[in-house]
Amino acid sequence: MKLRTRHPGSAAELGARRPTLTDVARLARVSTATASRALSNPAMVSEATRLAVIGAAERADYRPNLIARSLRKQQAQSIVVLVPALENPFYPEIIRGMESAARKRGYSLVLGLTLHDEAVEASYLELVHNQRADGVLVLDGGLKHLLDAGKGFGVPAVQVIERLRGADLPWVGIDDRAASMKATRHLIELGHRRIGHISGLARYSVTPDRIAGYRAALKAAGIAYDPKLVAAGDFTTPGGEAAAQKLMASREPPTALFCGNDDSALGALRHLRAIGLRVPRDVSVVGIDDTHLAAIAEPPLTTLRQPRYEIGVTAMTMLLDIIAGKAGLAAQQTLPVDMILRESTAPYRGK
Amino acid sequence: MKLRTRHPGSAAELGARRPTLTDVARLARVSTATASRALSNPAMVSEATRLAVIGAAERADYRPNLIARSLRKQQAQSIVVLVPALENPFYPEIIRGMESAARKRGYSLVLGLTLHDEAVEASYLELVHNQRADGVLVLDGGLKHLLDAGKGFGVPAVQVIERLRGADLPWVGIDDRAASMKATRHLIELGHRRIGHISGLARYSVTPDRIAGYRAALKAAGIAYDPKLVAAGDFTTPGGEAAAQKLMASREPPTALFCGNDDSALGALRHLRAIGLRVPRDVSVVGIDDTHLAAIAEPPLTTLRQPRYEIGVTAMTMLLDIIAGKAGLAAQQTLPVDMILRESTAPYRGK
DNA sequence: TGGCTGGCTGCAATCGATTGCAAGCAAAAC
DNA sequence: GTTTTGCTTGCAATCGATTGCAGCCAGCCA
Repeated sequence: MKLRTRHPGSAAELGARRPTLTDVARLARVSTATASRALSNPAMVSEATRLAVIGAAERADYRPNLIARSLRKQQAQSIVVLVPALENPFYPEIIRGMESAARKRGYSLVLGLTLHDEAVEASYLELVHNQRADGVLVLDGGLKHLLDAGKGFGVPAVQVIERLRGADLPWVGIDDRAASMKATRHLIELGHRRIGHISGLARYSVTPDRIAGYRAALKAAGIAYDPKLVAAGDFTTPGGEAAAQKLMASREPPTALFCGNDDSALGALRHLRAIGLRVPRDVSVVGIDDTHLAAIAEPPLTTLRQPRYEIGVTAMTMLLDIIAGKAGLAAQQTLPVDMILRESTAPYRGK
Repeated sequence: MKLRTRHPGSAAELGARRPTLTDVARLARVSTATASRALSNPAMVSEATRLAVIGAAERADYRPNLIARSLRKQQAQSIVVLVPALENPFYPEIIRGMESAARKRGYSLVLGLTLHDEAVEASYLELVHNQRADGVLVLDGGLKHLLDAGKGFGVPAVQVIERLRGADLPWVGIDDRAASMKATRHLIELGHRRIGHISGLARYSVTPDRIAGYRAALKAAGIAYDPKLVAAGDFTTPGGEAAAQKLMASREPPTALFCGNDDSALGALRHLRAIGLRVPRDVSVVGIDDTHLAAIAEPPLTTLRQPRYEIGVTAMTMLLDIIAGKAGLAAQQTLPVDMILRESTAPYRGK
C-alpha cells in the first residue's frame, strides 16, 4: 500500500487532515448542503449564512476538492491538446492562445505530446474516454486511424490548422489557398515571372492547398505553370535547402522562391547564400507562418503571418462551446492572414 | 443547468449511458468489488472470474472512470509544470523529458504557462492544493513569493535549472559554475587571453554562477580579471547584440566571447557580422545550452550542451518519487554537460 | 385566525470507483 | 469426522463534493 504522504509546511497543521466541506459546515453550524451553496451558489442562501460559511472556510483554510466536484458534476474541466512536438516554433504561440482561453473559463490544459506516435495519440485520446478530460484539440493531421469514418473522433474534438479531407469535423485554421495566392501575387507584382515553389510534405492537408494557391496566382497573371519550378520540401530547413538547390541548379533558375513554410524558406536562404547569390538582390524569397525565426533570419524574411495566438483562442473557445452544447459539431472557422513585408523580397531586376 | 452533451458516434450506443463498473459486474454476474479486483488486481480473483469480468468489460466497452478512481485513491495522477513560455527554445526538450517520464508512470502533465505572471503561477499552484494535481515542477525562479520561508512551496515540488538560494528544495540542473569554467577554459586553450563575457539577467540564479565560473577559469590560467570585459545581456538575441557591441567598441576589444546562453551568442554573431568581423577567424564565440538554434547558426555555434531531455526525466522522476514517499524532500541532482565543438571557435591568431 | 407564498435550510441520494472485513467453501490437516 | 487453513467472493463504507426534494418558518393576504 502506498502511504499518503503529506508535505511539511502545508497550510493545514502538520498531520491534520485536509479540511473538507464537512469541516467548514460544522464550523459554520450549517449543513454541508448549505455550506456548498454558500460557496458556489451564494444567491441561494441568506446573507448571514453566506458570511458565516465564508468565514469558516477562511478560518479552516478550506480548498474545495476539485476531483470530488468533477465526479459529481461529470466534467473534468480539462482539455487535452495533442501536439507532435513543442520544438517546432510553430506551435507554442497556438498553445499559448489555447491556454489563455481555457484558463479564462476554468479549464486546464493537459499536454499530449505525441511525437507522431499512434499509440501515444491513442493513450491521450483515452483520457477523454476515461473522463479525465472533456475534449481534445488536435494539432496535427496524423489522427486518421482514430477516426470512425464520418463520425468524428468519438469525443468532442476540434482540429487546428490541419484538417481531415472529407470529414466535416470542427476545424480552425486559415485559407491556405488564398494565403498562398497572396504570397505568390506579391512576387508577381514585384515583376517576377519565374517563381519557384518549395512545397511541403504531401501527407499534410495544407500542402496541396498551397500548391493550388500558387498555381491559381500564376494563372491569374497569365503565367504558364512549369512543373519543373516546383520542388518537394518537407517543411524543414535542410529540406528547404535541398529543394532550393534543385530549383537553382536548373537551366533557367527562378528569380523568386515561394516557400511552403518559414523553415524551408530558411533553408532556401541558406542555399542561396552558399552559392553566392544575394537575397533579395538576386533572388526574392517568401515564406509562410511568421515564426520568430523569420524575423531574425538574414535577411529578415518576408512572410505570411498566421494568427497563431488567435487560432489557439478560437479553437479552444469552439471546443468549450461544443462541450457546453453551444456550438454545432461541424463548426469551422477561417482566420485571416497578413503579409509581413521584410527584406527578403525586391523588384525583379532583369537579367 | 448545463445539459450533459453526448457526442454522436461514441462507442456506446447513442443515448446509452456510459457503462460503469456496476454494468460490467452485472454482466459478469459478480459484485462490483470482484469486478474491480479482476480488472485492477487480478491476482486476487480466480482465473475463471477474471476471464468473465474481462470479457464483460470488453463486451460493454467499459472504460474506468479515472475521476472516480482518483477520488477514492486520493491521487490525481497528474503533475503541473510551471513554465514561463514555450516560445523559448530552451524549454520544449525539458518538457518532452518530463512528459515521457510521467506517461511511463501513468501520470499526465498539466501545462502551467505562467508568462511570469504571479497570479497565474498562484492559480496553477492552487490546482495542487485543490487535489487536481499531485505536485509541481518549477521551470523558473520567479516563484519566491509563493515560498513559506524555509518550508517549500507547501506542496510536492521540484525546481528545474533555476534554484532558490538558501532554500534546500528539491532541484535538478547542471553545475553552472563548472560548465562556465569549461567553456572559458576551451577559449583559453585556444590561446585567447582577452575573453569577453556576456552575462544574463541578474535575477536568475544561474547568472552569478556562470560569471563565477568564467572568473575562476581566468584565474586558474593566470589571466587577470577585467570588469570591462563583462557586459550585461539578458539572455535574448537583441540583448546579446547590444552587449557585444559594447564589448567590441572598447579600446582593446576581446578576441573571444563567452556568452551566457545561446540566444545571446546568436546576438553576438549578428553584431560581429554587422561590423565586418569574421567568426571564428577574427573572434571566437561560445554559448551555453545547445538549443536547436546553435546548430543552424552561421557559423554553427560551439556551445555547452545542457542535457535537457535528461533533466526533464530526472526532475519528473524525482518528483514522483517524492510523492510516493520514495525520495527525500531535499533531493538534489546535478547532471553533466558536454562541450559541443562546432565552427565558431578557432585558435587565437595574434593581432 | 387561517391559508398561502416564498425564502432558507437540511436530509439523503448520487457521481463511480476501491477496499476492510467477514463469510462461504473446499481442500488439507489432524 | 472435525477442525483448520486459505482462497474467493460479497457487503457496505468511503472518498468529498452537488442537488432534488421536502420541511420549516415568517410574512402577507383575506
